[in-house]
Amino acid sequence: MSSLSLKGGDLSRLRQLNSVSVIKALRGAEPATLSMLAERTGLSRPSTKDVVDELTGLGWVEEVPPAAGAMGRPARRYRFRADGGHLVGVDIGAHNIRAALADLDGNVLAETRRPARPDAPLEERLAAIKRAALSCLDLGGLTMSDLWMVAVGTTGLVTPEGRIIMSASIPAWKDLDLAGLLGETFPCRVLIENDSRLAALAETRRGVARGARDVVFLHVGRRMGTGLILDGKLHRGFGAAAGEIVMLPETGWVTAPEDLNSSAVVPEGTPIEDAAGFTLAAARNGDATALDAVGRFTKKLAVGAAAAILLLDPEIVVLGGGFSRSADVLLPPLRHRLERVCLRMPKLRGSTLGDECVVLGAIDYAIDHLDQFFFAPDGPALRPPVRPAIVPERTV
Amino acid sequence: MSSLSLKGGDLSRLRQLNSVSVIKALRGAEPATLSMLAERTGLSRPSTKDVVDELTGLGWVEEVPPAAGAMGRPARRYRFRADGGHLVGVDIGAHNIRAALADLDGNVLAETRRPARPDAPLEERLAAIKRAALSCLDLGGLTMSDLWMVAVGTTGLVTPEGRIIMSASIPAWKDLDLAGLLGETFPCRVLIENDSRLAALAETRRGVARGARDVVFLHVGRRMGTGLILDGKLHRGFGAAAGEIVMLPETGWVTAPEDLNSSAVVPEGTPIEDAAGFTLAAARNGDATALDAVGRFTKKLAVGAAAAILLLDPEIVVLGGGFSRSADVLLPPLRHRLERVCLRMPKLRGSTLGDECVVLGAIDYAIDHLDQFFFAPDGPALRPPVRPAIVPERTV
DNA sequence: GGTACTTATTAAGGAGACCATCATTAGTAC
DNA sequence: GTACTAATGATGGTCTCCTTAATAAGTACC
Repeated sequence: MSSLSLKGGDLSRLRQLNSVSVIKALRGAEPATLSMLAERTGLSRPSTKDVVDELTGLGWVEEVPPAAGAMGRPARRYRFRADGGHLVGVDIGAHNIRAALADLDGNVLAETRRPARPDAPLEERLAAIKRAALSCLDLGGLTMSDLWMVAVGTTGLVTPEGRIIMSASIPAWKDLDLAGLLGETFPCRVLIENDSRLAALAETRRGVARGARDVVFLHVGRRMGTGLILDGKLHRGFGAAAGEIVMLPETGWVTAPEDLNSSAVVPEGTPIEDAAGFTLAAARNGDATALDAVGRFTKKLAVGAAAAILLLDPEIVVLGGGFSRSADVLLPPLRHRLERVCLRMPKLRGSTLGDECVVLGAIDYAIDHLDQFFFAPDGPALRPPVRPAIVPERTV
Repeated sequence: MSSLSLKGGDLSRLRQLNSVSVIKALRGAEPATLSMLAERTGLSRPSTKDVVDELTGLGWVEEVPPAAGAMGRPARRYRFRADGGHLVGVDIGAHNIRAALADLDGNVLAETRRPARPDAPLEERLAAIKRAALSCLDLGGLTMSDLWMVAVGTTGLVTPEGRIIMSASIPAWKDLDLAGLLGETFPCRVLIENDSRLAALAETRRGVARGARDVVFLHVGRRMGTGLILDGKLHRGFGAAAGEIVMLPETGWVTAPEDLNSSAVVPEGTPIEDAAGFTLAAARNGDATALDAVGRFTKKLAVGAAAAILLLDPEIVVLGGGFSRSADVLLPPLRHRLERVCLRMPKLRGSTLGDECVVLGAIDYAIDHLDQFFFAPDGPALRPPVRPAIVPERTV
């Protein structure tokens, strides 16, 4: 009951409720007729028409040509104007900067990826972020001023206000007001979140964990991490430090990637980013040394995973991150270990979104915030679709 | 956005919304005047009057004599009729059965406690539960038919439907439809929940963690367990198996109580239930052997606690259970260990509700369910206050 | 004891949002 | 060209809320 508003309301509140209801019935679906909307929302046809007309006037909804070939008088059809606003999701990794442009339904319109040097100075990295976003906008035929929101996923500890405390893999990320700095670059709200959490969100909204209420996302790669979705929402924790089970010495997660990166099957001189691939490939082919390395790795992985599963009893655990390209190699031994410990074994799956996970999660995160701003049923009256002003963050 | 209803509504929905708003403004507070209610709910005075009159007619609200001594015409005052319904919370432990009678605001009206034998046969235990509830009702001058709901907290794994899979400390608790069996005893809905989770709820609603959104409750006693409150709600997990970090071998929680129960300072022949008390008391006085035992115990405790804190980043961690009577002894070494591992140290407190924790949590849990039934803003129309029929559980 | 002041109550008028109903319209089927 | 189908558009009614103004019931003070 805690999140329910205490305030009552008048007729306009009811209209707002019904407007939101109509928008929800339209979003991410085929164009709908008034009869369909009336049925979905539970409103009468005349009222539905009223609401749709108002939303059309505001610019949220648009009429499309009627569908032909049916009996009776052709029904007018309406759709949500997902192209009414645009947002950019950014994944700032140590070695890559990815960005994607999306509409209000989260459809990706353009995408870019450019390499980065982990030890690049701050200015260079910030400039690269800006370039990545700009080239996305360019590909989509848009400009900065069309942007409604930018969401950034990056490694490290991020405060609720968008400050970065520190990051293990990006030296320049250290006690940094990233939201503030990017706020000078972009003429809109900038959100910062931990990348593993965003990946978890993407898998829950559009990946292998779609529809699940409680999800544990395990990031396995050159660094380890977790992201939690609890009750369908991204869980940040009181100080936005949730998911850092990697710091628990008993898991051995800090050094776990070494098991795969420096096994005997990795050829001398292999760059670190390709090392684990050799081990995993060899293990897939039955190489004993590689299988041993995989065994040691999954043993450690299982400790942290079991801690999360036993504590939270999620519906599904998703394996993501760089190593998850070899989920077929990692999942069986991991499952085997978990089954010995877990009271109730959750579903266990490899990520289906792969490298784009964080960017997609950033987009989904931004959309959640926009929805909060525009469509929260207990929020202010429904606004016309104009770029939200840069206002203090609402408590989510 | 997942829990928001898609359905729109008509005028009656608005009235329902405002009725709920008024009830929330009245509950658990001093009697209020119309002007106060109007301000709290944001409604106009005439509308507030309308709503209050309707609620009075339904029986949810009652007028009380006006307060004297103020300027101007005395205002009529109204209060929520918390005594309109009653519920019972039960704590079924291995050695004790506690029960408490409460009104709809959660005020405890009567309380009983009677010993039980851990190995008592099922029939005997069920009869003891019934007797406990009956004597509570008797003390409050009520009968079974006044009961609206019974909530039971007990050890072990409880399914969402109220089946008990198994319990380590009560042999008779094994693959048992406890909700069904008690449903034959009580003429109302019976809820079953894990006791650690209910204790966590009580601490969050009325204990040391009041108002916190994310809470980790550590049950330390002859058995170990945890209860989680996430986003203000009791977290059960997909299969209601959340909080079972005790099963993680790396924590050593299964045998941890032994450290305190069988230290050298415990006199020969001490009954097991008193053993740890000797160790803790000796440690408080500086005894080296006892301090060593406490050190070993808190080392294990810290592993599971750190796992929960690192994963969830709670606002506060509450130490409860039998051993928490000596929280002053346990907290300093626990804090010391946690500070070395945790990225952000949460508040760390001993339980303030003590032995009544589970019973109070059961009451709070029952009230949550009743609120869901009567006052959910997206639920059915506001009903008059009559004992809820026994219906299939609504998804929470 | 009477008057001024303060605060609540009650009543009346008006606006907004919903619903049900029915005549009308624009297609397809034959 | 006629029958059928299904959506549209218009009308009137009800409900809930709001604003405003007149009335009522106390306290404070002379």
